[in-house]
Amino acid sequence: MLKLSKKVEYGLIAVKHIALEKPGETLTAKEISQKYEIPYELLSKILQKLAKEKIIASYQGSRGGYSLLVKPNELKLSNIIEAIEGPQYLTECMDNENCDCNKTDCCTIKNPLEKVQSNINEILNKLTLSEIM
Amino acid sequence: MLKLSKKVEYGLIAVKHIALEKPGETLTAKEISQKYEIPYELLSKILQKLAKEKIIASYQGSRGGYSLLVKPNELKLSNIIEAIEGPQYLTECMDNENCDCNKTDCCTIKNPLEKVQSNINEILNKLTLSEIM
DNA sequence: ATAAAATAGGACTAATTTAGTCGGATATAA
DNA sequence: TTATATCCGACTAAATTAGTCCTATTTTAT
Repeated sequence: MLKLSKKVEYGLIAVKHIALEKPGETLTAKEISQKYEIPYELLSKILQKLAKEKIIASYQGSRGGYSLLVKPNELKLSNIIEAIEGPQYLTECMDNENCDCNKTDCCTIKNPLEKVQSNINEILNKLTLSEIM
Repeated sequence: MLKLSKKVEYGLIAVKHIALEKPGETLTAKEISQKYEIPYELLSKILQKLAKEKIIASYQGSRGGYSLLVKPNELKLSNIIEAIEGPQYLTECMDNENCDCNKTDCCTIKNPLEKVQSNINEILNKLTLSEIM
């Protein structure tokens, strides 16, 4: 329920690993997947998503790979999570424009839960990659 | 991923509703399930769990039902969540004594994530039922 | 040129978790 | 003794998450 997905776990491990590399060096999905025993195809897709969001740089072709694009102390946990899993909401309705929770009296908790939501967001926006290294 | 389960949503709605009742009065699972269109059997089990953890009082038999046992400003969100879903951990390993993440170098993120974990715990321990009413 | 090694990405399957249902036991008030 | 509750285990269905397969494209080195 309040658990990170494997994808996010793998993504964090990978980003952390990439961040420890010398500047200018790249790492391949294969290398990382072998070192941490992460399924190669799965890790590949995660890295592709991180690349799409410009968190890491990707270099195609032979001798290609990935390197970090954002400074560890500027890379928020929320950026990584959102790149991999999209925006996160505590309830369905918070993610849904045509939610009628507020019109009807069926859902009395949506609005109050926004407090919890914003607290969690704050944590994930405040903590950076530096803090988990 | 970081979403509340339906059970917890239903539980929060129900506890909030029960809390609004006059002291001494009880509400039945049936009444609550009808008002909020929550599946009756599902809600029943949720209320049973809350009763087991002494969050609400249960009265069996005809004219039975439930009433609140803990004052709203003393009832933490974490209590409700834990009663319904058990203890929550951001990763598998945090819930697991014989996790070897720390012995091997396979999981480099478990320890750092404890920070995130304790921040989330803090929120859920701090917020009470009063805050969502 | 061509082969090798890498990323890119869609479609699919398997596994796990979450949501919901069913059936029966027990308790209590009228 | 009947009606109306809670209690609770076992089961099924639905949804989400995890993992796999296959093919295309890009780039470097020979």
